Amino acid sequence: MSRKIQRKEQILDAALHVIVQNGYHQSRMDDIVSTSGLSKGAIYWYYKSKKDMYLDLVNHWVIRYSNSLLKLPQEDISSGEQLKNLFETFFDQFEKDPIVFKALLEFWSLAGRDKDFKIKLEKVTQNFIHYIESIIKKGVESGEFKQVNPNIAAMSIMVVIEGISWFTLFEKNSVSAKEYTDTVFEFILSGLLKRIES
Amino acid sequence: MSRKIQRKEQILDAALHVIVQNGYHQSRMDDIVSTSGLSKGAIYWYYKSKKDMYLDLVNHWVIRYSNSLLKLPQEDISSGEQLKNLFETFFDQFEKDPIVFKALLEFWSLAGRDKDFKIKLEKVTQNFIHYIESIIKKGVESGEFKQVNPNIAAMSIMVVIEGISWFTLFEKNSVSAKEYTDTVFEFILSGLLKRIES
DNA sequence: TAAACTATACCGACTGGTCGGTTTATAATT
DNA sequence: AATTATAAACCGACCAGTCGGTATAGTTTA
Repeated sequence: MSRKIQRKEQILDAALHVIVQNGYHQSRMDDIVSTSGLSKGAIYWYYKSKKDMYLDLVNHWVIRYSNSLLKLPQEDISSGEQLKNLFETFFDQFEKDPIVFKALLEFWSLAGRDKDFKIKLEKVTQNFIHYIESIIKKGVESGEFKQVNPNIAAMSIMVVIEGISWFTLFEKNSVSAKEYTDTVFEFILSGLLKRIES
Repeated sequence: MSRKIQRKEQILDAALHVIVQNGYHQSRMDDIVSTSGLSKGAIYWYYKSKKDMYLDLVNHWVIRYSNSLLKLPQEDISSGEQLKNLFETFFDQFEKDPIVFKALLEFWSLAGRDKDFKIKLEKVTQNFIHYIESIIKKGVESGEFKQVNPNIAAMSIMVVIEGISWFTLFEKNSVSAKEYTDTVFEFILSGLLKRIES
Protein backbone atom coordinates (compact mmCIF):
# COMPACT_ATOMS: atom_id res chain seq x y z
CA MET A 1 0.00 0.00 0.00
CA SER A 2 1.38 3.34 -1.04
CA ARG A 3 2.23 5.90 1.57
CA LYS A 4 -0.44 8.20 0.18
CA ILE A 5 -3.24 5.69 0.62
CA GLN A 6 -1.95 4.72 4.02
CA ARG A 7 -1.91 8.30 5.21
CA LYS A 8 -5.38 9.00 3.83
CA GLU A 9 -6.68 5.97 5.67
CA GLN A 10 -5.06 7.27 8.84
CA ILE A 11 -6.81 10.60 8.39
CA LEU A 12 -10.18 9.12 7.46
CA ASP A 13 -10.08 6.77 10.40
CA ALA A 14 -9.62 9.76 12.67
CA ALA A 15 -12.33 11.66 10.78
CA LEU A 16 -14.85 8.85 11.29
CA HIS A 17 -14.31 8.80 15.02
CA VAL A 18 -14.37 12.55 15.33
CA ILE A 19 -17.54 13.07 13.28
CA VAL A 20 -19.38 10.40 15.24
CA GLN A 21 -18.35 11.99 18.51
CA ASN A 22 -18.99 15.60 17.61
CA GLY A 23 -20.96 15.82 14.38
CA TYR A 24 -19.79 17.51 11.21
CA HIS A 25 -19.92 21.16 12.17
CA GLN A 26 -18.80 20.54 15.71
CA SER A 27 -15.83 18.49 14.62
CA ARG A 28 -12.64 20.50 14.71
CA MET A 29 -9.70 20.10 12.43
CA ASP A 30 -7.61 20.15 15.59
CA ASP A 31 -9.52 17.06 16.74
CA ILE A 32 -8.46 15.34 13.56
CA VAL A 33 -4.91 16.45 14.26
CA SER A 34 -4.83 14.95 17.75
CA THR A 35 -6.77 11.79 16.84
CA SER A 36 -4.75 11.00 13.75
CA GLY A 37 -1.41 11.88 15.33
CA LEU A 38 -0.55 13.92 12.27
CA SER A 39 -0.03 17.64 11.99
CA LYS A 40 -2.38 20.14 10.51
CA GLY A 41 -0.02 20.64 7.63
CA ALA A 42 -0.12 16.95 6.82
CA ILE A 43 -3.90 16.90 6.74
CA TYR A 44 -4.09 19.93 4.50
CA TRP A 45 -1.45 18.34 2.33
CA TYR A 46 -3.81 15.49 1.52
CA TYR A 47 -7.12 17.35 1.62
CA LYS A 48 -7.75 20.86 0.51
CA SER A 49 -10.51 21.47 3.03
CA LYS A 50 -12.53 19.98 5.86
CA LYS A 51 -15.40 19.32 3.48
CA ASP A 52 -13.14 17.69 0.91
CA MET A 53 -11.95 15.32 3.62
CA TYR A 54 -15.41 14.31 4.79
CA LEU A 55 -16.70 13.82 1.26
CA ASP A 56 -13.87 11.37 0.78
CA LEU A 57 -14.92 9.63 3.99
CA VAL A 58 -18.31 8.92 2.41
CA ASN A 59 -16.58 7.57 -0.68
CA HIS A 60 -14.41 5.35 1.40
CA TRP A 61 -17.35 3.60 3.02
CA VAL A 62 -19.44 3.43 -0.11
CA ILE A 63 -16.71 1.38 -1.71
CA ARG A 64 -16.53 -0.95 1.26
CA TYR A 65 -20.27 -1.55 1.33
CA SER A 66 -20.58 -2.05 -2.39
CA ASN A 67 -17.93 -4.71 -2.18
CA SER A 68 -19.60 -6.59 0.65
CA LEU A 69 -22.93 -6.57 -1.22
CA LEU A 70 -21.34 -7.94 -4.36
CA LYS A 71 -19.99 -10.86 -2.39
CA LEU A 72 -23.47 -12.03 -1.38
CA PRO A 73 -24.64 -15.20 -3.14
CA GLN A 74 -27.05 -14.47 -5.95
CA GLU A 75 -27.91 -17.90 -7.29
CA ASP A 76 -29.40 -21.10 -6.03
CA ILE A 77 -31.35 -19.48 -3.23
CA SER A 78 -34.87 -18.07 -3.18
CA SER A 79 -35.50 -14.32 -3.39
CA GLY A 80 -36.83 -14.39 0.16
CA GLU A 81 -33.56 -15.85 1.35
CA GLN A 82 -31.63 -13.26 -0.61
CA LEU A 83 -33.53 -10.56 1.20
CA LYS A 84 -32.85 -12.27 4.49
CA ASN A 85 -29.13 -12.26 3.67
CA LEU A 86 -29.33 -8.57 2.93
CA PHE A 87 -30.89 -7.81 6.28
CA GLU A 88 -28.37 -9.98 8.06
CA THR A 89 -25.45 -8.35 6.29
CA PHE A 90 -26.53 -4.97 7.51
CA PHE A 91 -27.25 -6.15 10.98
CA ASP A 92 -23.82 -7.79 11.19
CA GLN A 93 -22.25 -4.59 10.01
CA PHE A 94 -24.20 -2.74 12.66
CA GLU A 95 -22.98 -5.07 15.38
CA LYS A 96 -19.41 -4.97 14.19
CA ASP A 97 -19.29 -1.24 13.49
CA PRO A 98 -22.29 0.75 14.75
CA ILE A 99 -20.07 3.79 14.40
CA VAL A 100 -20.53 3.69 10.64
CA PHE A 101 -24.31 3.85 10.96
CA LYS A 102 -24.00 6.76 13.32
CA ALA A 103 -21.84 8.56 10.82
CA LEU A 104 -24.35 7.79 8.09
CA LEU A 105 -27.12 9.44 10.10
CA GLU A 106 -24.98 12.55 10.29
CA PHE A 107 -24.35 12.54 6.56
CA TRP A 108 -28.04 12.20 5.82
CA SER A 109 -28.67 15.17 8.02
CA LEU A 110 -26.01 17.09 6.12
CA ALA A 111 -27.45 16.04 2.77
CA GLY A 112 -30.59 18.00 3.54
CA ARG A 113 -28.60 21.22 3.50
CA ASP A 114 -25.52 20.59 1.44
CA LYS A 115 -25.75 19.81 -2.23
CA ASP A 116 -22.39 18.08 -2.47
CA PHE A 117 -23.19 15.67 0.31
CA LYS A 118 -26.64 15.13 -1.17
CA ILE A 119 -25.20 14.16 -4.53
CA LYS A 120 -22.76 11.76 -2.90
CA LEU A 121 -25.49 10.06 -0.91
CA GLU A 122 -27.88 9.91 -3.82
CA LYS A 123 -25.35 7.87 -5.71
CA VAL A 124 -25.11 5.42 -2.83
CA THR A 125 -28.85 5.21 -2.56
CA GLN A 126 -29.38 4.54 -6.22
CA ASN A 127 -26.92 1.68 -6.31
CA PHE A 128 -28.44 0.18 -3.25
CA ILE A 129 -32.01 0.49 -4.49
CA HIS A 130 -31.17 -1.10 -7.81
CA TYR A 131 -29.67 -4.01 -5.95
CA ILE A 132 -32.82 -4.56 -3.90
CA GLU A 133 -35.03 -4.03 -6.94
CA SER A 134 -33.25 -6.77 -8.82
CA ILE A 135 -33.96 -9.23 -6.02
CA ILE A 136 -37.62 -8.29 -5.90
CA LYS A 137 -38.07 -8.39 -9.65
CA LYS A 138 -36.69 -11.89 -9.77
CA GLY A 139 -39.01 -12.94 -6.95
CA VAL A 140 -42.01 -11.53 -8.77
CA GLU A 141 -41.05 -13.18 -12.05
CA SER A 142 -40.54 -16.57 -10.45
CA GLY A 143 -43.94 -16.36 -8.79
CA GLU A 144 -42.47 -16.36 -5.31
CA PHE A 145 -43.60 -12.80 -4.58
CA LYS A 146 -46.85 -11.00 -5.19
CA GLN A 147 -47.15 -8.50 -8.04
CA VAL A 148 -45.65 -5.56 -6.18
CA ASN A 149 -44.04 -2.44 -7.57
CA PRO A 150 -40.34 -3.30 -7.24
CA ASN A 151 -39.20 0.29 -6.95
CA ILE A 152 -41.56 1.23 -4.14
CA ALA A 153 -40.91 -2.00 -2.29
CA ALA A 154 -37.16 -1.51 -2.67
CA MET A 155 -37.36 2.05 -1.42
CA SER A 156 -39.40 0.95 1.57
CA ILE A 157 -36.92 -1.75 2.40
CA MET A 158 -34.04 0.68 2.13
CA VAL A 159 -35.64 3.13 4.52
CA VAL A 160 -36.40 0.33 6.95
CA ILE A 161 -32.76 -0.74 6.86
CA GLU A 162 -31.59 2.82 7.38
CA GLY A 163 -33.81 2.75 10.45
CA ILE A 164 -31.23 0.57 12.15
CA SER A 165 -29.32 3.82 12.63
CA TRP A 166 -31.84 4.84 15.25
CA PHE A 167 -30.71 2.08 17.52
CA THR A 168 -27.41 3.86 18.01
CA LEU A 169 -29.51 6.40 19.89
CA PHE A 170 -31.52 4.07 22.06
CA GLU A 171 -28.18 2.84 23.41
CA LYS A 172 -29.76 -0.10 25.17
CA ASN A 173 -28.41 -3.52 24.27
CA SER A 174 -27.86 -4.19 20.60
CA VAL A 175 -30.30 -7.08 21.02
CA SER A 176 -33.17 -4.73 20.38
CA ALA A 177 -31.61 -3.82 17.05
CA LYS A 178 -31.54 -7.53 16.25
CA GLU A 179 -35.17 -7.90 17.23
CA TYR A 180 -36.04 -4.89 15.17
CA THR A 181 -34.25 -6.31 12.14
CA ASP A 182 -35.94 -9.69 12.51
CA THR A 183 -39.35 -8.19 13.13
CA VAL A 184 -39.38 -5.82 10.18
CA PHE A 185 -37.96 -8.51 7.95
CA GLU A 186 -40.84 -10.78 8.91
CA PHE A 187 -43.28 -7.96 8.21
CA ILE A 188 -41.81 -7.34 4.81
CA LEU A 189 -41.57 -10.98 3.85
CA SER A 190 -45.16 -11.70 4.81
CA GLY A 191 -46.16 -8.71 2.71
CA LEU A 192 -44.22 -9.95 -0.28
CA LEU A 193 -44.91 -13.66 -0.24
CA LYS A 194 -48.02 -15.04 -1.83
CA ARG A 195 -50.52 -16.33 0.69
CA ILE A 196 -50.40 -20.08 1.04
CA GLU A 197 -53.83 -21.48 0.39
CA SER A 198 -54.57 -24.41 2.66
CA MET B 1 -53.55 34.14 24.37
CA SER B 2 -51.22 36.00 26.64
CA ARG B 3 -48.59 38.24 25.13
CA LYS B 4 -45.89 36.02 26.61
CA ILE B 5 -47.15 32.90 24.86
CA GLN B 6 -47.70 34.81 21.67
CA ARG B 7 -44.15 36.13 21.67
CA LYS B 8 -42.69 32.72 22.42
CA GLU B 9 -44.64 31.28 19.52
CA GLN B 10 -43.28 34.03 17.31
CA ILE B 11 -39.75 33.13 18.36
CA LEU B 12 -40.26 29.37 18.08
CA ASP B 13 -41.81 29.73 14.66
CA ALA B 14 -38.70 31.52 13.52
CA ALA B 15 -36.52 28.95 15.26
CA LEU B 16 -38.23 26.10 13.42
CA HIS B 17 -37.63 27.68 10.05
CA VAL B 18 -34.06 28.59 10.84
CA ILE B 19 -33.08 25.19 12.20
CA VAL B 20 -34.56 23.41 9.20
CA GLN B 21 -32.70 25.68 6.85
CA ASN B 22 -29.33 25.67 8.60
CA GLY B 23 -29.25 22.96 11.25
CA TYR B 24 -28.74 23.54 14.93
CA HIS B 25 -25.10 24.52 15.08
CA GLN B 26 -25.23 26.46 11.85
CA SER B 27 -28.26 28.42 12.91
CA ARG B 28 -27.34 31.86 14.17
CA MET B 29 -29.12 33.85 16.79
CA ASP B 30 -29.02 36.73 14.34
CA ASP B 31 -31.02 34.57 11.92
CA ILE B 32 -33.67 34.21 14.61
CA VAL B 33 -33.60 37.97 15.03
CA SER B 34 -34.20 38.67 11.36
CA THR B 35 -36.72 35.86 10.82
CA SER B 36 -38.79 36.64 13.88
CA GLY B 37 -38.70 40.38 13.34
CA LEU B 38 -37.81 40.85 17.00
CA SER B 39 -34.66 42.22 18.51
CA LYS B 40 -31.90 40.26 20.12
CA GLY B 41 -32.85 41.72 23.46
CA ALA B 42 -36.38 40.39 23.13
CA ILE B 43 -35.21 36.87 22.39
CA TYR B 44 -32.85 36.85 25.34
CA TRP B 45 -35.64 38.29 27.42
CA TYR B 46 -37.66 35.10 26.87
CA TYR B 47 -34.88 32.54 26.58
CA LYS B 48 -31.66 32.47 28.50
CA SER B 49 -29.72 30.75 25.74
CA LYS B 50 -29.86 29.32 22.25
CA LYS B 51 -30.12 25.82 23.65
CA ASP B 52 -32.87 26.81 26.05
CA MET B 53 -34.84 28.12 23.10
CA TYR B 54 -34.44 25.02 20.96
CA LEU B 55 -35.29 22.66 23.83
CA ASP B 56 -38.52 24.58 24.17
CA LEU B 57 -39.12 24.10 20.45
CA VAL B 58 -39.08 20.34 20.98
CA ASN B 59 -41.52 20.74 23.86
CA HIS B 60 -43.80 22.81 21.74
CA TRP B 61 -44.18 20.16 19.07
CA VAL B 62 -44.37 17.27 21.48
CA ILE B 63 -47.44 18.85 23.00
CA ARG B 64 -49.02 19.35 19.58
CA TYR B 65 -48.43 15.77 18.52
CA SER B 66 -49.60 14.29 21.79
CA ASN B 67 -52.82 16.22 21.43
CA SER B 68 -53.46 15.08 17.89
CA LEU B 69 -52.88 11.45 18.88
CA LEU B 70 -55.29 11.71 21.79
CA LYS B 71 -57.97 12.89 19.41
CA LEU B 72 -57.83 9.68 17.36
CA PRO B 73 -60.80 7.36 17.85
CA GLN B 74 -60.00 4.48 20.17
CA GLU B 75 -63.23 2.52 20.23
CA ASP B 76 -65.53 0.77 17.82
CA ILE B 77 -62.84 0.13 15.24
CA SER B 78 -60.47 -2.78 14.79
CA SER B 79 -56.84 -2.58 15.90
CA GLY B 80 -55.75 -2.80 12.30
CA GLU B 81 -57.83 0.24 11.48
CA GLN B 82 -56.40 2.07 14.47
CA LEU B 83 -52.93 1.46 13.11
CA LYS B 84 -54.05 2.64 9.71
CA ASN B 85 -55.30 5.86 11.32
CA LEU B 86 -51.96 6.30 13.01
CA PHE B 87 -50.08 6.01 9.74
CA GLU B 88 -52.47 8.37 8.05
CA THR B 89 -52.18 10.92 10.81
CA PHE B 90 -48.44 11.06 10.39
CA PHE B 91 -48.62 11.10 6.66
CA ASP B 92 -51.10 13.99 6.77
CA GLN B 93 -48.81 15.83 9.14
CA PHE B 94 -45.96 15.21 6.73
CA GLU B 95 -47.88 16.58 3.80
CA LYS B 96 -49.11 19.59 5.73
CA ASP B 97 -45.81 20.34 7.46
CA PRO B 98 -42.81 18.38 6.20
CA ILE B 99 -40.70 21.00 7.89
CA VAL B 100 -41.48 19.47 11.27
CA PHE B 101 -40.14 16.08 10.19
CA LYS B 102 -37.02 17.72 8.90
CA ALA B 103 -36.52 19.41 12.24
CA LEU B 104 -37.10 16.13 14.01
CA LEU B 105 -34.30 14.52 12.00
CA GLU B 106 -32.01 17.29 13.21
CA PHE B 107 -33.06 16.79 16.82
CA TRP B 108 -32.41 13.06 16.59
CA SER B 109 -28.98 13.82 15.30
CA LEU B 110 -28.42 16.18 18.21
CA ALA B 111 -29.70 13.64 20.70
CA GLY B 112 -26.79 11.39 19.88
CA ARG B 113 -24.41 13.94 21.29
CA ASP B 114 -26.33 16.08 23.71
CA LYS B 115 -27.81 14.63 26.84
CA ASP B 116 -30.47 17.27 27.30
CA PHE B 117 -31.86 16.78 23.83
CA LYS B 118 -31.63 13.05 24.29
CA ILE B 119 -33.71 13.15 27.46
CA LYS B 120 -36.31 15.32 25.77
CA LEU B 121 -36.61 12.98 22.79
CA GLU B 122 -36.65 9.86 24.91
CA LYS B 123 -39.73 11.18 26.63
CA VAL B 124 -41.45 11.69 23.31
CA THR B 125 -40.45 8.26 22.14
CA GLN B 126 -41.70 6.52 25.24
CA ASN B 127 -45.11 8.17 25.06
CA PHE B 128 -45.39 7.30 21.44
CA ILE B 129 -44.28 3.70 21.86
CA HIS B 130 -46.72 3.17 24.70
CA TYR B 131 -49.48 4.44 22.49
CA ILE B 132 -48.64 1.99 19.71
CA GLU B 133 -48.15 -0.82 22.21
CA SER B 134 -51.62 -0.35 23.62
CA ILE B 135 -53.10 -0.74 20.14
CA ILE B 136 -51.12 -3.90 19.48
CA LYS B 137 -51.87 -5.43 22.86
CA LYS B 138 -55.57 -4.97 22.28
CA GLY B 139 -55.27 -6.55 18.87
CA VAL B 140 -53.45 -9.54 20.30
CA GLU B 141 -55.95 -9.97 23.10
CA SER B 142 -58.92 -9.82 20.77
CA GLY B 143 -57.36 -12.46 18.53
CA GLU B 144 -57.08 -10.09 15.59
CA PHE B 145 -53.26 -10.10 15.67
CA LYS B 146 -50.74 -12.88 16.05
CA GLN B 147 -48.91 -13.38 19.33
CA VAL B 148 -46.23 -10.78 18.74
CA ASN B 149 -44.05 -8.98 21.24
CA PRO B 150 -45.90 -5.65 21.52
CA ASN B 151 -42.84 -3.67 22.51
CA ILE B 152 -40.68 -4.82 19.62
CA ALA B 153 -43.51 -4.46 17.16
CA ALA B 154 -44.26 -0.97 18.46
CA MET B 155 -40.61 0.01 18.24
CA SER B 156 -40.44 -1.27 14.68
CA ILE B 157 -43.52 0.69 13.71
CA MET B 158 -42.13 3.83 15.28
CA VAL B 159 -38.87 3.56 13.39
CA VAL B 160 -40.76 2.94 10.16
CA ILE B 161 -42.83 6.07 10.75
CA GLU B 162 -39.72 8.10 11.51
CA GLY B 163 -38.50 6.88 8.16
CA ILE B 164 -40.93 9.27 6.52
CA SER B 165 -38.33 11.91 7.36
CA TRP B 166 -36.13 10.54 4.64
CA PHE B 167 -38.57 11.62 2.00
CA THR B 168 -37.70 15.21 2.71
CA LEU B 169 -34.42 14.25 1.05
CA PHE B 170 -35.68 12.21 -1.89
CA GLU B 171 -38.20 14.81 -3.00
CA LYS B 172 -37.41 14.53 -6.67
CA ASN B 173 -37.41 10.74 -6.64
CA SER B 174 -40.24 8.89 -8.28
CA VAL B 175 -41.50 7.30 -5.08
CA SER B 176 -43.69 9.48 -2.95
CA ALA B 177 -43.97 9.44 0.79
CA LYS B 178 -47.58 8.34 0.33
CA GLU B 179 -46.55 5.23 -1.53
CA TYR B 180 -43.94 4.49 1.07
CA THR B 181 -46.43 4.90 3.90
CA ASP B 182 -49.02 2.69 2.21
CA THR B 183 -46.49 0.03 1.31
CA VAL B 184 -44.91 -0.34 4.72
CA PHE B 185 -48.30 -0.26 6.35
CA GLU B 186 -49.38 -3.17 4.20
CA PHE B 187 -46.17 -5.01 5.11
CA ILE B 188 -46.75 -4.48 8.79
CA LEU B 189 -50.41 -5.35 8.70
CA SER B 190 -49.82 -8.60 6.84
CA GLY B 191 -47.20 -9.45 9.42
CA LEU B 192 -49.54 -8.76 12.29
CA LEU B 193 -52.80 -10.25 11.08
CA LYS B 194 -53.49 -13.92 11.53
CA ARG B 195 -53.50 -15.87 8.28
CA ILE B 196 -56.97 -16.40 7.01
CA GLU B 197 -57.53 -20.11 6.55
CA SER B 198 -59.56 -20.85 3.50
C1' DT C 1 -44.25 52.63 36.61
C1' DA C 2 -42.70 48.23 35.87
C1' DA C 3 -42.32 45.10 32.31
C1' DA C 4 -41.41 44.45 27.66
C1' DC C 5 -39.17 45.70 24.37
C1' DT C 6 -35.54 48.23 20.33
C1' DA C 7 -31.11 49.38 18.54
C1' DT C 8 -26.42 49.05 18.51
C1' DA C 9 -21.96 48.42 20.09
C1' DC C 10 -19.05 45.35 21.99
C1' DC C 11 -16.47 41.18 24.26
C1' DG C 12 -13.76 37.17 24.02
C1' DA C 13 -13.44 32.39 23.09
C1' DC C 14 -13.00 29.80 19.27
C1' DT C 15 -11.49 27.76 14.59
C1' DG C 16 -10.61 26.92 9.38
C1' DG C 17 -7.14 27.67 6.79
C1' DT C 18 -2.36 29.66 5.66
C1' DC C 19 2.49 29.98 5.23
C1' DG C 20 7.42 30.04 6.08
C1' DG C 21 10.29 26.87 7.30
C1' DT C 22 12.11 21.92 8.24
C1' DT C 23 12.67 17.06 7.44
C1' DT C 24 12.55 12.92 4.65
C1' DA C 25 12.49 10.19 0.42
C1' DT C 26 14.15 9.77 -4.18
C1' DA C 27 16.95 10.68 -8.08
C1' DA C 28 21.11 12.44 -10.32
C1' DT C 29 25.91 13.11 -10.42
C1' DT C 30 30.54 12.40 -9.35
C1' DA D 1 29.54 4.82 -2.37
C1' DA D 2 29.27 9.22 -1.22
C1' DT D 3 27.65 13.60 -2.27
C1' DT D 4 24.49 16.72 -3.99
C1' DA D 5 19.98 18.27 -5.85
C1' DT D 6 15.08 18.25 -6.10
C1' DA D 7 10.66 17.43 -4.82
C1' DA D 8 7.36 15.61 -1.65
C1' DA D 9 5.80 15.34 2.96
C1' DC D 10 5.19 17.49 7.06
C1' DC D 11 5.17 20.91 11.15
C1' DG D 12 2.73 24.33 14.09
C1' DA D 13 2.42 29.28 15.30
C1' DC D 14 -0.47 32.51 13.73
C1' DC D 15 -4.16 35.33 11.40
C1' DA D 16 -8.68 36.91 10.15
C1' DG D 17 -13.07 36.28 10.75
C1' DT D 18 -17.16 34.42 13.32
C1' DC D 19 -20.76 34.21 16.70
C1' DG D 20 -23.10 33.40 21.33
C1' DG D 21 -23.87 36.25 24.60
C1' DT D 22 -23.64 40.86 27.30
C1' DA D 23 -24.19 45.73 28.11
C1' DT D 24 -26.38 49.87 27.90
C1' DA D 25 -29.24 53.64 26.96
C1' DG D 26 -33.43 54.82 25.44
C1' DT D 27 -38.64 53.81 24.01
C1' DT D 28 -43.16 51.67 24.06
C1' DT D 29 -46.92 49.06 26.14
C1' DA D 30 -50.30 47.32 29.57
